[in-house]
Amino acid sequence: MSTIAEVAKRAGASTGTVSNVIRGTVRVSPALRARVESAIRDLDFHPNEIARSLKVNQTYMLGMVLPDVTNPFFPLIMRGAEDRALERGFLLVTANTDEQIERERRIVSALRSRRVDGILLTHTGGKDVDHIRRTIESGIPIVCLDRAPVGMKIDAVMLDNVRGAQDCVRHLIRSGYLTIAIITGPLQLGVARERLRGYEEGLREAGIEVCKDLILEGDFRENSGYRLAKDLLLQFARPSAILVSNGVMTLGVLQAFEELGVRCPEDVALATFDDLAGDRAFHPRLTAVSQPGYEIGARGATLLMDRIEGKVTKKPSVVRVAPTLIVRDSTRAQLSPERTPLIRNSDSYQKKALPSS
Amino acid sequence: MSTIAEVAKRAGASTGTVSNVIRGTVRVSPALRARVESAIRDLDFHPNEIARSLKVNQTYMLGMVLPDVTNPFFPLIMRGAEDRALERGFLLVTANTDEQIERERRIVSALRSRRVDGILLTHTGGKDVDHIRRTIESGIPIVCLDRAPVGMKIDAVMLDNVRGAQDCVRHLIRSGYLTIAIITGPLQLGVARERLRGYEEGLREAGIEVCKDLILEGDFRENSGYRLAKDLLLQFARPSAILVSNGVMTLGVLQAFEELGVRCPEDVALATFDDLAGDRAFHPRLTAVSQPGYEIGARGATLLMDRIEGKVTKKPSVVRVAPTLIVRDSTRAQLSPERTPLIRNSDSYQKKALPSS
DNA sequence: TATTTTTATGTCAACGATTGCAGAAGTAGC
DNA sequence: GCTACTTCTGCAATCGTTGACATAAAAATA
Repeated sequence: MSTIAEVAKRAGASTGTVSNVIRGTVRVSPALRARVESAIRDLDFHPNEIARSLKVNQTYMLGMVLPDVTNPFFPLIMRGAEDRALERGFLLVTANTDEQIERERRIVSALRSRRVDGILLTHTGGKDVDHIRRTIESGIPIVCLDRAPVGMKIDAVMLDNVRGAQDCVRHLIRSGYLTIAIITGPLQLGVARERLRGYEEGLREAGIEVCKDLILEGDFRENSGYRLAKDLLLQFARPSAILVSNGVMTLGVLQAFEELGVRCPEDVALATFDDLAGDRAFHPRLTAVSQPGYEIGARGATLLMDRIEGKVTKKPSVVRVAPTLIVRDSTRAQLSPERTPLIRNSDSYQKKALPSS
Repeated sequence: MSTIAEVAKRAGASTGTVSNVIRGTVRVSPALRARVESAIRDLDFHPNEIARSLKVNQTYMLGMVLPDVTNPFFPLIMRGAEDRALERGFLLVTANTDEQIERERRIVSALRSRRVDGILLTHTGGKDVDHIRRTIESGIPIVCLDRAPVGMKIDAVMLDNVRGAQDCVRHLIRSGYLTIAIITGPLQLGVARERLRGYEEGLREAGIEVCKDLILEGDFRENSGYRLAKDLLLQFARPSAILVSNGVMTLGVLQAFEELGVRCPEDVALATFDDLAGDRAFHPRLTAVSQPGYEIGARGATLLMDRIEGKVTKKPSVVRVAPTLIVRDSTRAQLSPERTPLIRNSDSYQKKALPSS
């Protein structure tokens, strides 16, 4: 691996001049510049960014900390962030936390040691945010994506979750579904609470009482969707529609539908956050609150780099991006409101009947 | 951001001793070690890996170059690689090429400048592999994943594509499907050619002639699946089964089925490489040649780090991992071999009839 | 032509860690 | 008291760049 000194020797110039040619900051005569450039090509010289980083105290690397890239929502965020980053000469160092706060802490610490210029973080819940605070204090800005730690002034780009859930509930009600259940995410997560709030407000504004038997707390993982959907569908009184708080849980819910022979939307309608499969492949096609993942990543990265470069100096703020409700077959049973089955299919089974709503 | 010198001062020790405590290479008396450790905690000191990298000429970073994380096959590879990397103290720098060789070249160059210790590369086709050769010559090992550049001695971890396609074709034939079409990937890619070869060998060993009208070259993208499936289904003579060379194209194929009202597997059976959705959600459930993405990533990373640490010094070699054929509903029409419709549904339309096979 | 101004290039001390070495200080054995 | 260890300090050199400053050469001005 050649160095600037070797290039300088071969071009008959000084190291300073070579540096000037590379950086393009100081003008160099065309003749010398040409000699230097050809020496660079001949030697296949790649300037050592490590040395440069040490000197100028900037690495042009961004940390990207996600729960799990295997969840199809996150690759979108990654791409959005990466595209913006590459445009501005930054590279992404990525790592997955698997929703474990301890792993998150270790990763953030490793990124600090590597002196990344900033971190895009999808925080794993919990009130343990000391590592975040300290990282920011140490001079490494953090922008949270999709989720933000509660009770902390920090930059974040998030979905307008309340609105997403509320829009969806409105749509369900307008379509004649009045007994609507929700499978939430883990309620220590802000996102999960916001979606629940949107659901509640959607019901309230229609004058429907919120019934806590219809609120089931999941953990955003497939298995909890499966389990809770089974619980729900085996109840004496089935809801007429279910809103699921993320796409991965919905996969579990569909599995439960299948196993119990529940038809969707004829028996129970289904709406979900996240538009995993888009317009295809799922059967039935799912009504979804679509999150603009790419945009979240892109805006987060832009904000972060603007902070790094001092282009943004205002106080931390939360940017909300708008969800899109995509109505598809899973909420399109041909029901007139009158026929809406409040209590249908009294299959025997556990649990008490619902209070009429 | 504090330095080793500040820690030393606060602990009443020398910088060398602090370094020894951090590295753990030289023994330090318990009392001093404790003082140093508490100084580190007090100052929230994170040793500057950049400076260390410069000195020891190793960064503990691995480049991970993929076509597109948004294709659900790649996150699995990423996770496999990352899990192994983190265990051994390496971090991943990831970037997407979007299948553009120029972008791949720029990214590899940026990674070289950053002095990553090695690169995991899913190469975008084309014979332009000079950047790869030169990077390896410069001392940065590369392990190719899933695809390898043709005609080059290089480490690679890949699926046994021939076998995957062949197994699948065998299964189709045994199930009574004798007119089998294939939608291939771009044939300048080795993977695509291998899958095609497996298909051909599967037919040949059953004594079925390979018919080139049944071989359609796609580009591994959704749209080409859609387009080619439409072509195929509008032919005078439909095949009884289609083998699709990757999962993303299959999404397009399903779309085409839907639009044309073609039932699967009753009208045409479908088998695909990649098991995107697993056992759920798709309708019908798809017979798939499943690639162990996680394992490919994990083994690639292990091999790469072994090279970096000099634990492996043998000549470059290609590791083949075994595919798994998962048989599901999309190839389970209740056909007896006799009834197998070779030419069915003579819908008028373009193209000439197939030679009987 | 002499002098000033402008421009192009060379020189060298940092950046923060590692590593090796010379030597100081303390402990232990004889 | 002498020798042999052990543990630590202090110092210097090093990794490859950068960028302020010095200097030389060229151009402009008097």
